[in-house]
Amino acid sequence: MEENKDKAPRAPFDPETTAEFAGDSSWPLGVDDSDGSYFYSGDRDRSILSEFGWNIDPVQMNRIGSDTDGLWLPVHSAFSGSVEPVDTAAVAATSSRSNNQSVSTSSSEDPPEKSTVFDEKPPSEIPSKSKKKGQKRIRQPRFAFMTKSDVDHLEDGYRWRKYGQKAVKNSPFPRSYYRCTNIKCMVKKRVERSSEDPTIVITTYEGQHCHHTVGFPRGGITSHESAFPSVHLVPSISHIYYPIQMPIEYNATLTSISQASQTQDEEAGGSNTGGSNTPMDEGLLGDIVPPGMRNR
DNA sequence: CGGTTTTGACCGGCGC
DNA sequence: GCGCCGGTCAAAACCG
Repeated sequence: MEENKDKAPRAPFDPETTAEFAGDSSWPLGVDDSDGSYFYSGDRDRSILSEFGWNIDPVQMNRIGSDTDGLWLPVHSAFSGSVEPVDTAAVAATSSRSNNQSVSTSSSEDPPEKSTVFDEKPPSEIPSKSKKKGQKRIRQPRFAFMTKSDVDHLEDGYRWRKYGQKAVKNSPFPRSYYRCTNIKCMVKKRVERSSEDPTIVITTYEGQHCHHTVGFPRGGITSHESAFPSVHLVPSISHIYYPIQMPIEYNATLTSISQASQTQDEEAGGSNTGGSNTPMDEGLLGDIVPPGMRNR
């Protein structure tokens, strides 16, 4: 059960939570466009983010970690806790997917290298499974980040409905699947805890919201342009990036994400995902991120 | 009563 | 071709 997440008086997260990742982050910050996944790091990040439509000032971003490649931490007021953006692709690239999809934060078995491997399958075509036969779903870009929090489900201003939960291979913690309750919104969210560090929650968003946030029901933030960026609605994201210089613990609130980028053309057509709606023209969020940061 | 959560089954991709 | 595993569906159970 970790599902209680929602039930508990979920406060918007305590800013007290800190993430330690940053310090160790040894992510491979490489960016692989191959799959369209993006990883935050250095200037490249900015470019990438720009492509996604995020207008972020470098100054505002937080650079975490090390010197060389810092990680940018998007912070949104909605969340609290620390977050770390992770990119799947990067990870994938770096890590070998030997394990298959282990998305997970794998833990135990992670390749000794690093981290993590968090990959979610390579997007080569990503056919994820489709719901119906014949219909292939195009996987939208995803954006993932890690948050140190006791609560699994972070409040981000949108309403989510859980539609599944699965045990993750190599991880004692189950992965929960959420879908935006807005009928027209096809955004999905995946939440799981790092097996390496149970205090870390890895949240992966897929798709982009086509509506405004509903506000924080339980007292949180409300306004913000969007807790999550609805790209269409809000071209510029309002993420707040706290300038963190410490390589380590930072408390932040998290963030947001969104964006869009389309993956190019994958096939855009069919999709299902959007089928409905979402103008996927723009793409959605980014990709995932590997938590592995802490390798070791 | 309506909406959400839970949970097992099913589907489909990928690696071996 | 087979097995493994991630992701999704859908019915039943819950909850406010």
